[in-house]
Amino acid sequence: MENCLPNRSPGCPVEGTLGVIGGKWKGVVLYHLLDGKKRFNELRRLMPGVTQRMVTRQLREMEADGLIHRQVYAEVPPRVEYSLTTKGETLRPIILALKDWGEIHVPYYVIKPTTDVA
Amino acid sequence: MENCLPNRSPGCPVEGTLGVIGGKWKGVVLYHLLDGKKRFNELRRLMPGVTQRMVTRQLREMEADGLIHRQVYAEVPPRVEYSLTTKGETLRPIILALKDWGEIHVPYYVIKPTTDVA
DNA sequence: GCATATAGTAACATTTTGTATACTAATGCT
DNA sequence: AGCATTAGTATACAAAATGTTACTATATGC
Repeated sequence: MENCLPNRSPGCPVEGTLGVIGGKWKGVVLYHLLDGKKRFNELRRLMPGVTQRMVTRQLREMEADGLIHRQVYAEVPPRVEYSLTTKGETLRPIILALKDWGEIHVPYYVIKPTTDVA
Repeated sequence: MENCLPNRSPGCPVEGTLGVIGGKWKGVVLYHLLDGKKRFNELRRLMPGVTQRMVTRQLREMEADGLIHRQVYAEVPPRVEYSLTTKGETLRPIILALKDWGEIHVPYYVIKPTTDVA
């Protein structure tokens, strides 16, 4: 165990990356943000199987990690826009790789959505 | 919510992929298998922060998903070798993308391991 | 006056993951 | 005889992640 770290550092670069985008829905949020900023409920509608609480949490964690930007407008009803930061943009190759693999290997869309996504 | 699926199908290709490799340590296991087959305890030593139980679980799930092959040799002491299947090999671009990003954006190795990994 | 929309929060339940320990069975080493 | 090794399983419990449901405030539309 010479390559074991005493503290909580990741043991390999893959583990390090997953420490940042390993959350259950982070990849999906990032995917939807790839084509531009989105409002909160807009993201929710894009991820119908995910609860509001989870969308919020994943967004907050990624904001804390500097991956996304949260822009609040002092309006009523409230308006909040989420977008990728420069750092978040660097994840694009990963997200696209996840997308490409899923399109080929995971059977999913039975119902074709009318609105095209990302 | 027109693009909402009634069943538990993933809502987008990224979600589909994460359903397969989204386990906490699956990416790390796959990373270590990228450079060839590994015995069980060999994998454990490569992932010092992960318990035996978790390594076993992630391997079993990925075996069930057809990503890795489990070769048991009827020997004593037992020998079990894990390797990527053809399907598992198709994940290589994703894992490498995760690795590349981690190497650039996540500070990790303080101690340089003597044995090179992957 | 009531429902709708927005972007959440609070409390609680469930699931997943982590920790720790004990156990297996055959062989080699001492 | 006793210990180590291999690749696990079993059990119990703790902690973390995620899911469920209800609720907020304020403005607009009906």
